[in-house]
Amino acid sequence: MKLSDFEMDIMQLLWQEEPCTASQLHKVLLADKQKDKKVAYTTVKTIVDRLEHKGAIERCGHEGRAIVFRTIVTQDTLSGQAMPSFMQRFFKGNSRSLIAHFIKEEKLNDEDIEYLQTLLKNKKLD
Amino acid sequence: MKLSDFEMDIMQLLWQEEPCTASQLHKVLLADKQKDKKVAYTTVKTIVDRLEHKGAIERCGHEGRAIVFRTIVTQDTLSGQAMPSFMQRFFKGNSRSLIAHFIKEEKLNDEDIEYLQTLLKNKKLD
DNA sequence: ACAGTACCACTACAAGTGTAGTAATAGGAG
DNA sequence: CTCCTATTACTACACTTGTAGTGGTACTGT
Repeated sequence: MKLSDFEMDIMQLLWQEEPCTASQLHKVLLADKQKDKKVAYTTVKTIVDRLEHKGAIERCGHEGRAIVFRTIVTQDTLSGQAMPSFMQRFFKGNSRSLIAHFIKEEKLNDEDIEYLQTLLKNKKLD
Repeated sequence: MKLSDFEMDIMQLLWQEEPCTASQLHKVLLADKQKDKKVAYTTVKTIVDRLEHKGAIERCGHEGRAIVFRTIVTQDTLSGQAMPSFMQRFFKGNSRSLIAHFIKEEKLNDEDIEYLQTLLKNKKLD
């Protein structure tokens, strides 16, 4: 299943808020500062319709006249599909440089670092 | 600069093969097993044209009648731009779980692991 | 019971993308 | 010098995506 950027954003919200209606999603989107970009309700509804059509979400009830949706696919499923091609495109499948990139670029606190160090240590023992 | 999937694939090839012509890229694409998908030369040329138009690559000479291209933007630049939104979409900005995901899922040899451990250690000292 | 409103289904449309065909022609082979 | 072929520049077209308007109508408050 291939979802567009905006579709992924809506999925992201759904995973956090589900089950919920299109207008609830719309409100969350508007409330979400960080982005001044504001979209119309119908825009959100269109995306929701497309997600339903693609089989990523489904109706699971009503709330007044509004339709309540919930996700069908999991975040893991989708990221598991997206990851390999992303990797391939940006790092030629070179995991090391990908991970290195993140370690260098992303904010990590001491606890994060220790956690990751432990992971690496365990990996080495395999 | 926003590049499409296919455009990224071509960039990937260019980073490895540059400087080179459109038909060289086409040949590499065809030779590349793993994918039975085969595209016409003109398709590749179209993508190359678009990449030039977007300013991702430029002409740097001729080889007979063929135009030789080379990249302008670096892999780091592009991945640096693509990464944040990717992160956001798939890991809600949680760097730690993204890196953890890769450490767990990807193949890494001892040398890779040591390299990453060093990176983490340095990061901690900041 | 009636009016307002929130929501729905449907339609629209420009830009971007994957994919390729066509017409013209510069270079190389003989 | 002439002809063939590899390449080019340009055009095409259907599909996806972001974005939203319209017209109809099921609830809800009075």
